[in-house]
Amino acid sequence: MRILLVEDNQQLGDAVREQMLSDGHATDLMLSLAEARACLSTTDYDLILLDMMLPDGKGILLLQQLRQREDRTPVIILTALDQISDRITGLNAGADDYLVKPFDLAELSARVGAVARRYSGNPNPALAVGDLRIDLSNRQVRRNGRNIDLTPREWALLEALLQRLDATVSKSRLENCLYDFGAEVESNTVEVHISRLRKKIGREQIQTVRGIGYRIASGHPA
Amino acid sequence: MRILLVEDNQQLGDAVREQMLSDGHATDLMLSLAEARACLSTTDYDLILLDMMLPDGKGILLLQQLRQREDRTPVIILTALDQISDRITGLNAGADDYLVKPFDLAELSARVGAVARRYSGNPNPALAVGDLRIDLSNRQVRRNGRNIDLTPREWALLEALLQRLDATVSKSRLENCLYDFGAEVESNTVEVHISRLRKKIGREQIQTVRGIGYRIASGHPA
DNA sequence: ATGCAGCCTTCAGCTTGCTGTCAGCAAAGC
DNA sequence: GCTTTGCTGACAGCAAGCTGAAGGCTGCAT
Repeated sequence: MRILLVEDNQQLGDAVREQMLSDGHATDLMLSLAEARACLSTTDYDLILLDMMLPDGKGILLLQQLRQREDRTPVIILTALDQISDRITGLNAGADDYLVKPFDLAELSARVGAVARRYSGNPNPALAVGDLRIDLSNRQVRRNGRNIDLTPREWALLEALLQRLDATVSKSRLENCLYDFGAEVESNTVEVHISRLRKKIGREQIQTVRGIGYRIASGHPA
Repeated sequence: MRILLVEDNQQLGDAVREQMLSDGHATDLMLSLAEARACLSTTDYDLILLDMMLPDGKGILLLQQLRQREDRTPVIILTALDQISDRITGLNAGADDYLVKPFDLAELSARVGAVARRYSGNPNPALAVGDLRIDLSNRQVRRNGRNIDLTPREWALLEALLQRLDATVSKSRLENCLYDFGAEVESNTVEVHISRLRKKIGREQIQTVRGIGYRIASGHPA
């Protein structure tokens, strides 16, 4: 699991990060909302640990922004004992759980594990390719935290390419995949759709293998 | 199979390496994380045997880094009996199996064989020649962890040479292979393409047999 | 029915990059 | 040193691929 930890108390942050690492989770520690936003714009996380009191604003702002753009990444709120209202508004804003400082690291582990389990059993495991998160069952693609809408043809193409990750898929195969049987196409429809798909998900994601077809690379093939 | 063994206990390392070699696996023994990283950046392995306690850090760091960048190379963890938590975090971090020291070499062989078998079912067996990894079905060549893109002609040449590994393939044969039937060529196209291919995959890979043709040596002569 | 919106195909012009040719240089053999 | 053979950089022609625009189709709402 990849975790984003937003906490301005360096000491606490390090301790939590340590704990998460030893639980086997890759963890990025950020000290402010601004830094956190920067991370979120380039990386997708499986879980966010969010402190409420940060130097440049309340953590809940970040949470609200996430939910507003339909990013459902699980969030666990870290809050001080005397700020009970934060907990309520936090949960209302779409947090998955909260922890009251000071908390036991073991308890944190447990909560994180619980949230992770809640989501790992979910029926839509996100496939990570390049900087894309692809939810095959829900036909959703996310990139840099942003949802991308694909048309049926675009999705069909993407699926066909993903089915044979790291392999080069020939244009004719893609064509067959777009038009089940028969239904001749005489022009460069595949190219056109590839072009549009690229525009949406990022040019680099799909490589052209000249004379053969197209390929999506996982980045680290077997 | 090519195995990376990371183990700082020289004696144990040598013993394991010996065993692996006699099982027919090319095995590189590295004594530290730093060395191991260096190897991984230049070579692709089929399996990694990773000790947990190393002079420059915990082996699990390496494992996490691998998985983080979506490298799914199978990893078997070697850990001491008293470090049970290592085993758990190791498996959580994406290890494929673990062995508790001291272990029986026969058991190691068995585990290695099991992991290898689990992965051998994959549909694209990579052919290893020199320091190249060649995926015949996907038209992919990797070297030092880097993907190399070949044009159709270059691939045709490479394929023709691989088809008769360790044998010298005549220029006229290669020519026929580039231009199926007819299609006269009057210049030194084969030489030109060989030159270009060499530039991409490494000069040493293809040997010139003056007056006859070219050859690719397997590095493991019969 | 009519209008509208979204998706798809077609086409044409443009860009990219593969490939054959050749010329000049390097290496090997004598 | 001379000849033969192979190597490689440069270049131009061309095929493959890219993409914007236009028009058609379908489904939906009015």
